Amino acid sequence: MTSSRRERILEAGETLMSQRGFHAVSMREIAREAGANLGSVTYHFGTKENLLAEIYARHTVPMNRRRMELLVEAERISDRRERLSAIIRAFVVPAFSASADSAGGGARFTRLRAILSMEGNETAGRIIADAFDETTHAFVEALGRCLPGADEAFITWRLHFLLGALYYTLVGGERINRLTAGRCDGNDQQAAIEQLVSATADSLACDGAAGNPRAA
Amino acid sequence: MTSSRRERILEAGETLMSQRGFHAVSMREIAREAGANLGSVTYHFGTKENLLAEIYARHTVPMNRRRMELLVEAERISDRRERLSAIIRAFVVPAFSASADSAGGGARFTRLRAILSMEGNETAGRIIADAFDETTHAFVEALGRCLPGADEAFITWRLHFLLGALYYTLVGGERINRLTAGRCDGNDQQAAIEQLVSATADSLACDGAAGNPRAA
DNA sequence: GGACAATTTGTACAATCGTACAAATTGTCG
DNA sequence: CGACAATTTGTACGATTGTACAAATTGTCC
Repeated sequence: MTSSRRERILEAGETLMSQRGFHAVSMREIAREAGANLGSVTYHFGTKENLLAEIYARHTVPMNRRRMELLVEAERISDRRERLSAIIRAFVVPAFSASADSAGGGARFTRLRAILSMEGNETAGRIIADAFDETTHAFVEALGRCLPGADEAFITWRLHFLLGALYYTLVGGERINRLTAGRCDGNDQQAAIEQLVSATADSLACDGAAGNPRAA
Repeated sequence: MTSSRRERILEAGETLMSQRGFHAVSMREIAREAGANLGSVTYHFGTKENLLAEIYARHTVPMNRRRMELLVEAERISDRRERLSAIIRAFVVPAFSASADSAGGGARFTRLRAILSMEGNETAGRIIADAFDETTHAFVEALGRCLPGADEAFITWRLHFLLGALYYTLVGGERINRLTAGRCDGNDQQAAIEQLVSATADSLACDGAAGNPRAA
């Protein structure tokens, strides 16, 4: 195995940073979690920023590819309402999918993106803008073909809200448990996906909408 | 003036932490930003955690009061669709209102809540759960009276998404500018409020909704 | 097996962290 | 003014941080 140590360090860094952010996790903690020596971490990655960059690098490409695959599939659906939901699902599912399936997405990486975008991490911000903006545009256009008459700004805002809701759900799932007194599981990813998809589909498709230009 | 120094330290801490989170900001940085000595910070607040707790403390009560005031006003509206929007607005507006108007809410404090909830900060989490869950429940119930037939879980999920979208918009407004190539200003708070309110109202009220139990 | 590269280990460094505290200063009240 | 409390200042402490590097170990190819 080519450097399983290196892989374990990447995973440890991803796990810890996705839970507590960039600054709250130390290199020594990452090393310990990975069962490696501190020196090995700097040997493989040089700096902490660099480690973060490599964590991002191995996820962005597979995750965007998965998204685009699902988007292409979704666009083949003729019924507009069904297609709308499928497109949104194509956006959401890769962000949740179990971390087991290769490095393509996964809830852990999405949680990392959430935290670092909130912390205003520069390294992460640069990578994300480069890697995801293009894909996001493809989704805006696909949604536009589903919703004739809706302008780009309207769709972009709602897709932006979807990402925010997705981030928050992934990070603060226990809040749902608390608020519903346990009648609802915020950490049930399947349920979260369904709720996110249906809520976004409704917000985009509702005809009597106040914010929907088609109603004007 | 009773200890304007103390006040300036609170403000400096709030400003810096709302931009970069808890761990990325040092006590010395806060002191410098406030034009105070490091010793003064520990004199007034003891520990860093304590400073954070006091930042929260002076905001939660006025902000919740403002929310409840606006909620009571909103509930007087008879037209259901109008009332729905007004209730959502009562939830959103205090989170955005300029930091100038006393300590009641303000975008800066909301951004702080966003970052710390993502970082999983314990101090913040405890305070937030204590201070906001009750108010959130009041909103869920008010929305329930607007939407007969919709169950509590449905409403709670969508209100949860609203909070996530709100957080993300407050933190990453420039993303909207980037994605719309400047045709839309993500930092225009008035526009953001309108978009948040209309999107949430649509997601809650849409009758043909896939996730809406009333459609079943 | 021996030579050379890749990797791991252990340790050290300067910098910065949160906190503590004595001394100096400022404010307050009789 | 004088006494006492409140606040500010300056400095020091031990701990932890990210990074660097020489020595030891492991792997690889001839």
